[in-house]
Amino acid sequence: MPRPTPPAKEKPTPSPLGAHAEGVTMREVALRAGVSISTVSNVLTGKRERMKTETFERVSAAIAQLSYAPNLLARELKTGFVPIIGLIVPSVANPFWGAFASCMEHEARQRGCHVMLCNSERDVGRELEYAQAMLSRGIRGLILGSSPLSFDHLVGLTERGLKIVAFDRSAQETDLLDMDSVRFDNINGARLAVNHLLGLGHRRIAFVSGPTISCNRIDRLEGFRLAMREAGLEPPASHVWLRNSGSQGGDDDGTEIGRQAALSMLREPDRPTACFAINDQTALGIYSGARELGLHIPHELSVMGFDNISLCRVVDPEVTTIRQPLPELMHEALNLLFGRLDGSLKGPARHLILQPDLVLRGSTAALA
Amino acid sequence: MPRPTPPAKEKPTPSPLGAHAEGVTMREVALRAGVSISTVSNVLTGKRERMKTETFERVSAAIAQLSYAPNLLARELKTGFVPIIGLIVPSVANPFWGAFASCMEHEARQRGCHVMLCNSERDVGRELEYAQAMLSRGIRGLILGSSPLSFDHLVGLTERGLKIVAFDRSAQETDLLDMDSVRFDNINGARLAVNHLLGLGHRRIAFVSGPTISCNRIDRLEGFRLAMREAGLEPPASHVWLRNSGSQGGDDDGTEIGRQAALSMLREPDRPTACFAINDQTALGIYSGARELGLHIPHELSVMGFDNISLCRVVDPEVTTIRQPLPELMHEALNLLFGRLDGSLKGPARHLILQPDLVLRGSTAALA
DNA sequence: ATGAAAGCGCTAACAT
DNA sequence: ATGTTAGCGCTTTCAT
Repeated sequence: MPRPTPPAKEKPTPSPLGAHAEGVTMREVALRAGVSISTVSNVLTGKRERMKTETFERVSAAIAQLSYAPNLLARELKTGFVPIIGLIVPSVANPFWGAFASCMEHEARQRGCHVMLCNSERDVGRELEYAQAMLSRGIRGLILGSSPLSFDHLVGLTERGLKIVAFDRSAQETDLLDMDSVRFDNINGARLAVNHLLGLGHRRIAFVSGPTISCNRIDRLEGFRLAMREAGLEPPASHVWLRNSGSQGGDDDGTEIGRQAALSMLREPDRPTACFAINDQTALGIYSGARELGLHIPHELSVMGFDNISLCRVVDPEVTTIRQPLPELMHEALNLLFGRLDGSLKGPARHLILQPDLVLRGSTAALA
Repeated sequence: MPRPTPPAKEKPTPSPLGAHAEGVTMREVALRAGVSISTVSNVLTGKRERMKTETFERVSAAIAQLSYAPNLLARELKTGFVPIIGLIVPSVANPFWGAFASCMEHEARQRGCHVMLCNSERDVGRELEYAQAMLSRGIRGLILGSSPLSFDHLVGLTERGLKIVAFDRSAQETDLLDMDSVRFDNINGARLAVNHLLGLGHRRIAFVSGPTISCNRIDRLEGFRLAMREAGLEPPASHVWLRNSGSQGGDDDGTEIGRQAALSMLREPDRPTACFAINDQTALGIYSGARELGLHIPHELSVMGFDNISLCRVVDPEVTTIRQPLPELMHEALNLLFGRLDGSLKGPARHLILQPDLVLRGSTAALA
């Protein structure tokens, strides 16, 4: 990216009527108001009790006339305080993470700070690169949405003072890092889903996911297995789909996985009568595959999603799914983060777990 | 947001083995390597030809041992160069803007800079607030995705040196600001859509949109009107839907608008035989409404979307739509922006227009 | 009530 | 080849 054009040799003449303002500094404001630079600073930082009203107004007027805005880089360098929190998600192109980021931004605004949002594309290198860039710019709080399997690469950053709250990931014993986390109870969410299907009479229930590269996937799989086992069922390996779609490029939003799984599983003689998809997009992929095979949802195949993205209500039939209360989660996440940042929260890492709930819609039906 | 905990009184003892590194500075690296601070700087900025290899390696070692990372705030304050471009979109919760942001980030990475992403929620105040914060942090390039009807609120910022490339909006004569822009040819895109429907024999074609609050909406409406007129048709007011869904909250992604429009228009005796929706989400809303009324798509109603979001391929029938080549657009947008930033592009504002194309799928059919 | 001065961590002349 | 120095624009004691 281009460097800025070298500054003009001669000092720019003070603009005629304060019209433009490229690089107006406190000095110029002070000059114009006939006060010292520190008085201007006091106005800026709201310490107006330290001066008489007349002065305050003179300075304010000068600020307005010059349309002066403080250089945040300088201020933040000086104070060490940067009112921004970082947020790293796998990809905002994915509607779930889009909603996630939106909620986060909303909650952060309530607390007077901005959000710096980055996509990791599930690449640890990029995650590290972004986190590093943030910390080096004085950002001290980071929400990590991407939940990689290990946090080891982030150790250096926490040692340099970065506070991290992870989403969807509690530390394991093997972790070098024990960081705060918030998440939904994925095991229980999966259980909710499977129990719903069991309650409808289904026995041949398939689990459809890409590779279990993240903790939530592992947990959802475990919840699936647990619930099945509790019902005395042991799903055959062919009913547990953990494959990548094999599609080229990173464009894979889960839909293709679901489609492939459906096309493969649903042709078998002992085909599942219900599918529990790792997320809503995958569920929609199953819709697509089932349609191609001429199977009617929900009468010939029940489908459950996970996440409750807004798409669920758009398709026919609407997708029965598991809802995760995002705004509450964000609230808790920022409570943790701010607690660490202001030192009010001490001690070992906290791990908050919020309960998801079942959203009953049209994609599941009792077994004929 | 909390301020940082006040720094410890006593100067922190140089850490035992370079283990931690909270606030390691160039001074400490220099000390450890037994060189001056500017030699360290030279290492950092890649001027290794200015020193002998031995020195370079000693400094590098010290950097590694202390896990030193430069303070970007300080560097950027000093140099005035911030390798970040800003991006403001209405809402990343909307899949189109999610994809938009993703493409942007990809293109920016190619050019060695990061993206700072913000949601304006179509609120001029927030847009201004974010743009201001960016400029005050030294960010000098901004891509504006939100295309508000006027840019007047941004005049102050461009005067302070911010370069802006707008998406989906060329300046009007009444604008105070004539900024570079890139966009898709929405008029032509709409024409493509309508001509496709006309070619299938449709005559009663409806236009379905929320209020025409943005330029792309206005253009798509105009394209619709033009194409109809060219075919000698004058759509009745009842076939031009420009209403809000009236749903509470900002959660409105267009789907509800389409649904309401369908429920209302498709009950009339002279109901449209085809709908051209302002975007894909609205098209999906029409799906939902049509389904509720028992109308089959495409045999009883043809539906056209706009944008070609990934959802189009998930629903049944897949949505015929207008594709906009996002990666190309991003490439052009950054060409313009960087041209302005490095001064290689001078003169009046450029307005690039890329042509969209028709993506034929299953939601449109010949009139019976 | 106001101003002078030090310095945040860095880069870039300008010495040596 | 390396070091010294002067700021970038701001906040913050500390004087006055």
